[in-house]
Amino acid sequence: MKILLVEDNNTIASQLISFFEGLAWVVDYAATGRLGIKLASESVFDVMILDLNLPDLDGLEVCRELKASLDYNLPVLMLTARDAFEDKASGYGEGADDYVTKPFDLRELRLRCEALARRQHLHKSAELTLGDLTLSVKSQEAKRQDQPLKLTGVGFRILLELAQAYPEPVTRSQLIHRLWGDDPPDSDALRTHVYSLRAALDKPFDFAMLNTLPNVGYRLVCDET
Amino acid sequence: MKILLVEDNNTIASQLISFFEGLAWVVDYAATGRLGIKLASESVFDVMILDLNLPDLDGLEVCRELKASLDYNLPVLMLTARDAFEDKASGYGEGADDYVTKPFDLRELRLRCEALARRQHLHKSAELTLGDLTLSVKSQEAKRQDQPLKLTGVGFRILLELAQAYPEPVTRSQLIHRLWGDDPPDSDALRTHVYSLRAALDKPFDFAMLNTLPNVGYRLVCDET
DNA sequence: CGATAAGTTTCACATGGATTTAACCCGTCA
DNA sequence: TGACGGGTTAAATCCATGTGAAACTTATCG
Repeated sequence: MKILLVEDNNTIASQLISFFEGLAWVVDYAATGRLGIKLASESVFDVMILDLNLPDLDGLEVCRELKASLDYNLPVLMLTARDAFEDKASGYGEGADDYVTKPFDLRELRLRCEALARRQHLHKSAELTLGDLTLSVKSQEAKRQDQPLKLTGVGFRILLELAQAYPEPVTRSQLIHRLWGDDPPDSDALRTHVYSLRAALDKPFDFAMLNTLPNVGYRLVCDET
Repeated sequence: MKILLVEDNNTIASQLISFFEGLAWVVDYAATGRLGIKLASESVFDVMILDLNLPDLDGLEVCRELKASLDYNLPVLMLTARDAFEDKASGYGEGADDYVTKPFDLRELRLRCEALARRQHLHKSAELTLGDLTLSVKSQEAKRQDQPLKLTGVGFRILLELAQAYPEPVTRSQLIHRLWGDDPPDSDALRTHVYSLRAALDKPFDFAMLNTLPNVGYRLVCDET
């Protein structure tokens, strides 16, 4: 994961940098908007974290400029101390892809970055990989250890949701909402679907990727630990 | 896939070369325009990746020269650091087939190369081949294992769409849209057409090229696996 | 023109797998 | 002990897709 951080406040910046480096992410850092733009156009990042208040250029201007000049799509996560709603609105208007207000939770920031990067990757390759599992969104096919998994439509979608959320868990209710929208089945069909998903995904292999978090939901894991 | 890379910046060149070789593509490399022209006329490439800024000849000149002298059509993907729009325009004017500005995303570059190569194959011969299947766009004829297939108009067009998308699947709705535009038949005529296409394409042979992807659409496959 | 044939669309039906329902089970925890 | 969460299983239902025939349209030709 490669991040471009544009933030003038030194305290916040170093806090973020050490956090991300703890995750083994690569961080490039700019204290001004101009430098941020320069760095962004010199190399390819997964996500840019952009402070709204910068000494030289406004975050929105940076955003606008990049969306116009960059040839690839760089997801922008806007950071702001102001919490006025109009800021949020205008941020989205200029092409920020997500939004976090200070003070923020580092774990949340991480999740949002991962979500942005993942969405980006999806868009590009329509394929995602977790350990020995590969999902092809286009063809709705899944393989584990190069063996095709025989999944049903719902089974595939559950797996996809979990994979997109990885490594975070997904609650049952989230899952149900993503799968069926506003009118889910009367019975608890999810349980049955998870059961048969497991039969296809985990039964034939020596370690189970699909974990249950009691009272929460489900989670995918890659490695045995 | 065989690529001709013409790029004077050594860092970028080696980065590209190792990326392409990772894809098992064959890459020939020239650091100057003259050498590029020489290599291009000595062998047949699927795509040329051409830097706009070169020490001796301008990328545009290389492009012009090749389009004039080469006896086959070599798709050119122009690479440039400048992002002025007029450059883009003149690049197209001189016969660049696609355009990418630095910094670029390697995955995107790959996709564009593949798109160019595929289009090329189609265009060049007005004929395309997948395994033992041959489609002649001009005459609307298809052969498999050298035996002419007796296809109807719609049947041929379905097959063509699938062949052009190969190896990606095509969704039902895409297919319907490509075949009938905005006013498709009321009934699900596609099903019937696919059925009779199969009768002609797969019934007489020992393996089925036309696959159904449940909940998605159809896909052509070449090899039995 | 009318007749024939070929291509296209519509419809009705078959079928196998996907989805949902419901019932039962076993732990855990209060 | 009884409620709850969640795995397991079978049965009932639904739906996507395949199949084939019949109706309709369009082109061709004497």
